[in-house]
Amino acid sequence: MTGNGGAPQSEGKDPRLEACGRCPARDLGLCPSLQQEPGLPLETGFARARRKLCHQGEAASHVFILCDGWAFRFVTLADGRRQILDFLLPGQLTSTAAPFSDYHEASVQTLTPVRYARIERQKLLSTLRERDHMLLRLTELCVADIQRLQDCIADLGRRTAMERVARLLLGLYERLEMRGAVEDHAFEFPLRQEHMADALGLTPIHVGRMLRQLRTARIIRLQARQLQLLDLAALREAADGGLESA
Amino acid sequence: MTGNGGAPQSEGKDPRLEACGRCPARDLGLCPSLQQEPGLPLETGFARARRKLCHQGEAASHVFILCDGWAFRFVTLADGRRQILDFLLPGQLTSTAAPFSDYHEASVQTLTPVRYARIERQKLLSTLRERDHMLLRLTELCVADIQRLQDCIADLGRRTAMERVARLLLGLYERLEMRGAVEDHAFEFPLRQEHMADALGLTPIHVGRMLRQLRTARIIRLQARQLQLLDLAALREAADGGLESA
DNA sequence: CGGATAGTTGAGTTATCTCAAATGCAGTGG
DNA sequence: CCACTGCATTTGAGATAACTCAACTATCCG
Repeated sequence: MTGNGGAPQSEGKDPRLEACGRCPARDLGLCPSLQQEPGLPLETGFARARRKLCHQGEAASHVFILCDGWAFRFVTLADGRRQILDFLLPGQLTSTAAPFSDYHEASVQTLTPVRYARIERQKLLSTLRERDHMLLRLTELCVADIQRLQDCIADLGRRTAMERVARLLLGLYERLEMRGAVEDHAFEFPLRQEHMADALGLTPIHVGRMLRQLRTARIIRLQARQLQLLDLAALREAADGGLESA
Repeated sequence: MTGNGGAPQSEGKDPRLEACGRCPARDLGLCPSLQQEPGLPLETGFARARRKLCHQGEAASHVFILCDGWAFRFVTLADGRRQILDFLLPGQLTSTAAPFSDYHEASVQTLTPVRYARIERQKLLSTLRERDHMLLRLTELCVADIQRLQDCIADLGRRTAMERVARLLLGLYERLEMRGAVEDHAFEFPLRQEHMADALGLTPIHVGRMLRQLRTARIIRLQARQLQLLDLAALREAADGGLESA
């Protein structure tokens, strides 16, 4: 099952992941097709936290789907500056555009222990050419991706640090709620300030200041890798410029 | 030919555009298919400079293709802050994701007089469902779009003002060169500092300072809406952090 | 010529960064 | 149970890139 060669090393079993039997490609809607498709074998594997699944610039022989755990996709500039492009939640393709790129345009790194599935890219492509409903679905995912990236550009270009932080938290909250991973407005939150900083174009220190502001205003509670949104309305307010320089 | 109802008003004829007989969808590769496709009528129209072709939030009944002239796609935040997402050159779809969105996710405004074509979105969609090679091509365009947007995010998140300006100029140069619109490293350049600022997440004044630096360093020449790249190597250098605080 | 638009320049302000030290917290091993 | 180590976070004090505002100049276009 994990005896794959060349690709990211599988890291043995993790009890937190072992039990999971959920659909590996929930977001795709490809899920049933993939599993029925005879020429499309799914290999599964595990990786521990802080491991790289894909390396920017390398040839991309496989496409990865996250089954369990969090990861993020990012690029690094020549001098080491890092920009996180997206946080990846269970059920997501590692990159929507990946099936069509011969090389990894970005790197992917795990935040938590992760169970993943991978598919040979060429086989996926030929299947896509035959099965137009699958292609259409994938295209729709690309469109959603474009939409999200554009929002992100507006955030980075024109929003303040506080707005960016608030919007990041809200965005993750909404995505996790759709997956049923939220209870009492609280959820697992494996991000470090460093990750938020690299996603938001800020410094970890400044992210920390914004978080403290939100915490002392009783808008969020963040401890022990758990985030709780205490005052959703106020957070939405902050996300739209309502909490500047206070 | 221009008697369309409801959509952006056609603005009469402009001699600069009248003569153009180039393919309206060059970038798409859809071009031959579109024109052959019986159920896919192309209407063409004209718009003057500074006119809006699409309005963020409105229902999208048609998909637009730019035939001649420049435009840009942008979003505005509640308080009026503006972020430009892309500059649109002849041959481009107004937005790659547009065929799949019921509403305009962004606005489009012309920079120069423009000739455009438009297609009824529903008809395009049903054609896409029948013609998988067209869908595949469109998907590939989406993938390219994602790639560009991600680069843009890295720019906004982690690059300095000088790097951003240099990269914008280089990017436009390369895109225009592919279209044969560059001569002696010089090309038409209808952008105001205001537009560059809104694309780069900066202030027009600060963009002006960066341009002046490039100009006094004899790296670019910019006058009379013409941009010439005098020292391409130095500009590439500047685009990667080689000209800070000088 | 005049009026609108775009660009320049300079001075003062601010958001965010950098650097460095202090604090807290979690896991490890004795 | 307690020190020890390695991270992550907090706090503070400058430094700086980029912003704001306002006045001035240049350019375009009728």
